[in-house]
Amino acid sequence: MEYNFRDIENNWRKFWAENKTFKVTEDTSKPKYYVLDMFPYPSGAGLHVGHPLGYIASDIYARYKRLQGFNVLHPMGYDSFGLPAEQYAIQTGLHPKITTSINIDGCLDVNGKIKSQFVNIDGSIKEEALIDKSISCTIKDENYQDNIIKGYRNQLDKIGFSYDWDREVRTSSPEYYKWTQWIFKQLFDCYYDNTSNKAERISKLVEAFEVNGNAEVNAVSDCETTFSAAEWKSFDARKKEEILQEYRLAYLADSWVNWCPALGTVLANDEVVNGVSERGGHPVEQKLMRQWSMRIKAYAERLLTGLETVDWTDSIKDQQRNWIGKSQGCSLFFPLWSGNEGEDNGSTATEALEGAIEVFTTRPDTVYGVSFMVLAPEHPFVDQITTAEYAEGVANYKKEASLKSERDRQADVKNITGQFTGAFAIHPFTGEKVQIWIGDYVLASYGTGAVMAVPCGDQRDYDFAKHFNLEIKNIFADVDISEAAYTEKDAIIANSDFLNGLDAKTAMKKAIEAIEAKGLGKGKTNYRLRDAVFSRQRYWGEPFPVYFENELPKLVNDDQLPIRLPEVYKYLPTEAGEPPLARATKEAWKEQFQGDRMDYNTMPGWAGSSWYFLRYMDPKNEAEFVSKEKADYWKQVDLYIGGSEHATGHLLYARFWTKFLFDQGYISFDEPFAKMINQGMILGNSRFAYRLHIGSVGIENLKLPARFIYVSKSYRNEIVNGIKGEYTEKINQLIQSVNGELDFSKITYFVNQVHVNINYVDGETLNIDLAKTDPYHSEFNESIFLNEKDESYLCGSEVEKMSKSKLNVQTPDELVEKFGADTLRMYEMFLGPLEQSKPWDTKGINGVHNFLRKLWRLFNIDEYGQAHVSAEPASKDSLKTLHRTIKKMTDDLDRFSFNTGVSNFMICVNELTDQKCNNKHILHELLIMLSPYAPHICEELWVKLGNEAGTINFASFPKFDESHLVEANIAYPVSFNGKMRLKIELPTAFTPKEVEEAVLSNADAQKYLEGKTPKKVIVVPGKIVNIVL
RNA sequence: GCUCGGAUGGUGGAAUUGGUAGACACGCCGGACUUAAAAUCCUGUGCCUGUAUGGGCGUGCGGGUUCAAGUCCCGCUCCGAGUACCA
Repeated sequence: MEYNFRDIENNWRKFWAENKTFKVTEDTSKPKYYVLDMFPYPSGAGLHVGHPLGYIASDIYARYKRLQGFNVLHPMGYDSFGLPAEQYAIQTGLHPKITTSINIDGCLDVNGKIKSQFVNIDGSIKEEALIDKSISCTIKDENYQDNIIKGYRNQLDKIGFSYDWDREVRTSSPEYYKWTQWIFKQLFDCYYDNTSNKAERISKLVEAFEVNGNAEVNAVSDCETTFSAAEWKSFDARKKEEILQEYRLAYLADSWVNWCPALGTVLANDEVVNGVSERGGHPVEQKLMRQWSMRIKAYAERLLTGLETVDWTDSIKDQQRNWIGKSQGCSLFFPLWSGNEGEDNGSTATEALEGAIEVFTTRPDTVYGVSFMVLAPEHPFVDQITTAEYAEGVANYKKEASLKSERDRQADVKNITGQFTGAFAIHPFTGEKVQIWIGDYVLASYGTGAVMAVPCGDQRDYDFAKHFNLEIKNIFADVDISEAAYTEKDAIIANSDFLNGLDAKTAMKKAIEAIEAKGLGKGKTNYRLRDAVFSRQRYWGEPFPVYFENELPKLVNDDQLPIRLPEVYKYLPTEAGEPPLARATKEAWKEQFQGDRMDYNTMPGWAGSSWYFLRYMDPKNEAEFVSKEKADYWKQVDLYIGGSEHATGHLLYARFWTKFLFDQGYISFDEPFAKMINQGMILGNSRFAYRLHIGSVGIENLKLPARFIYVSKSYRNEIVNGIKGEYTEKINQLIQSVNGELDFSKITYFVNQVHVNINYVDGETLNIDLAKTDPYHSEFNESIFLNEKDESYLCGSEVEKMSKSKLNVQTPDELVEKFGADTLRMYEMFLGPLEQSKPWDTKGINGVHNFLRKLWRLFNIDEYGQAHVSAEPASKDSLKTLHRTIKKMTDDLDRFSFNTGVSNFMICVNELTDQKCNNKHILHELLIMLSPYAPHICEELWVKLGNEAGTINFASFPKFDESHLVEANIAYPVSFNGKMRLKIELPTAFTPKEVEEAVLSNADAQKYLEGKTPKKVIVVPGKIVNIVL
């Protein structure tokens, strides 16, 4: 009987679902293992072959761990709040709740217009969706020509993942976001205590204020004023809350935010890429707005040191380190010089630090190299220190700088600009006057917004000094700075009074000591990491569990959670520019409405994904976000697989929340993901057609034979290379046929490449099959195609990121249909190392499919479906093959080398086929090993061997027995001067000396010796013999 | 610019601690079966050279260490990812 993968896979999929084979509970008799995938955002485009890559790898590993006797938690869910569903809602009026559900659960597409009926995985109708029929909308999804939108769940199920679906979470379900809101409440109610070095309750802070004011409080805060206990008590509620907001871990503050007008919302720093929004590429500007923020800066140091305890790639760790951006140095005050130009006011450095300019430097050792100062144009001191003479210049410069967007400023790095203020500061050590400039290379938002310029040691200061002809002092011994600054830290300090003769490290220490002794500043650590803006002016996100009374934020009580997303008629901001939730009437909030108004913001996408791995442990708990008991059983995620693009977003925020929940004692670990692997991107193979464009000079009313003309590749090549050959001639003829005689010297041709759906193009010949193209694709309908000589239309191709817009998406569904899920699983693994990005190409898939058929044939299955295997003891050769495979499989799985795992199986089955092995014991063990990779076929064959259905998933992974690999003889490779020449069969038991003697006396080896005596003979027992002549 | 990866046949890739470079698969060449094609099976396949046993060359480039280098060290080239005036 042939291998009928369709029936086999359907049956087993059903079996697993009906028997809940992969349902898991907290079983203390077994060691636990937690394998997690980054959950997907369910977009309307569906899964493409890139998505399952990581899921397949993690599933193989989860199944492997089960066979090793672990109790494996392997869940899946959906990150289902987010922008695309909302934008779609804005366009169509369809509630994001409905589109989200459609994208996950699937539905029928009625008349290509409204998808109004949800369907179950088997295609039966589940329920009528609540769609307002008066809303006119059209949903078109080019990926599905038939009427069924499959949905993520159905697509995932087809691949045979061993998820415990009873634990599914959706971040947009009220049962889930209830706890996202609850965690927010805890953050609101905590501050970060630097002494205990953890988050503490606000009540503790208030107690401290009531006893001592804030002088004794050592906490992370934006509060710059000090107050006594008496003052605190005298403050009114508003004032008190304002101060507390400066301590809370979740707080409201006016902050400069990345405002994206096109999306009508603020974006986090990691959602802005090159000055435009990550989603949609819209421009982003800076705007001051009252926003919720998360005081992630409080955790900067722990986020940094925690990296040392996790097993992640260096690249991801580096990205996080750079993002946190720790730099150590000190602050230093430069007093202002208050005399008139040309005279010395005689004040000394330590006098009057009032109004002094504070700088932050990482190189206090170079303080004697300071020859001027530069302030950011936005620095608050600029206006007060600027002299009348320079007022106009400074005003102009400030205006220019403010008009430049962040992006322009970045693009303009090479242009050196600046302006002297006319003011001077006093060098705190030498007492010399130094000029104060403003320049936009100094950023207001980093450090203190002011720098002490040391041109000899900093390239930017150097360039600035050269450009404006400012003094450059060399404070390094034996270093040439005539061309560039010397930025290494290995020079000896000179011309620097008490620092002379010291190396940089010692000098830094001494300089900071001196600065602190004189009261001019102190040692300080700065972080680049900024607090994270936590509110979005969107509809489709978690509402805040917050209401306002007299514009004071108040938390709603726990028993009122979740605050449900109210219904609105329109998903756009209000005319007054308020978020969409401002459209919700009091009635829409139902009984949840409190105070003067509810908070109109919603939480950002990363809120729900910052803790979802905890919810999987206890997904149905209505009393807690996760019970302590279950969290203590499952603990950290042991293996996390996902893309590296979340390095500075999700992965940082999830670590932050985990540390916070740890501080508050809810969980007993403070890093969420013990080990992480980042799967590479799967690239698509795009196809292009070449659209001809015609330009002409002085020819009026040039007629075209069709709306568009598409030329084949040969035509394109002539046009692009500027050749006027036979193809150009053909185009000329075509144009002439509709225009009559023309002066072709006045006509120019050029081509534009246009993405063509890869399904229209033959993968091998790259010929377009026009019969396959969408008949409603008006562009092709109204076009003329100029073909090759053989009448085919030859496309261009290019490897680029797989995406719907590039029309190069391959869905797993078509491959599962054609080859089966087991083939797809093994093929995706066979493509190459998991971490590497690779182009998608189905050329090799036959090889993997053939492997499974070859495996099937080993079982001699007759027409009645009976396997015919031998129960006799296995042959020595077969045992050797089996145990070599066990060894390699264990090694490869332990180092996550899934691609070599597949080839191990191929070698094994090839050898067993050559041996004509149909031994039951061997096949039994092989099936267990293979079942993580190809679960369906292994289940089927497992039963055919007489085992109970489903038990293969919890069988024992075969144990390696080295004795089967021991051979009496070994073929020693013999090399001469490192060049391998021949192999000599020798007993394994030979000592190196015996090997040497045997080799030297061997007749074949003597041929290469040419009668000479070898200078040296190296014998590596069991490995190689090398003879040096 | 800085940081982190990477470069191996016609293609995807293998070689885990320095020890037979090219496993496995695709593709291709030849053969079997077939009226024929598809499918399947068998053989060969790094390059150059030779009828052949064989010989020479070979892991981006140039050096080095070593009995032995794809692997280690030094200096480059190119490609990818991240980041970017962070004082």
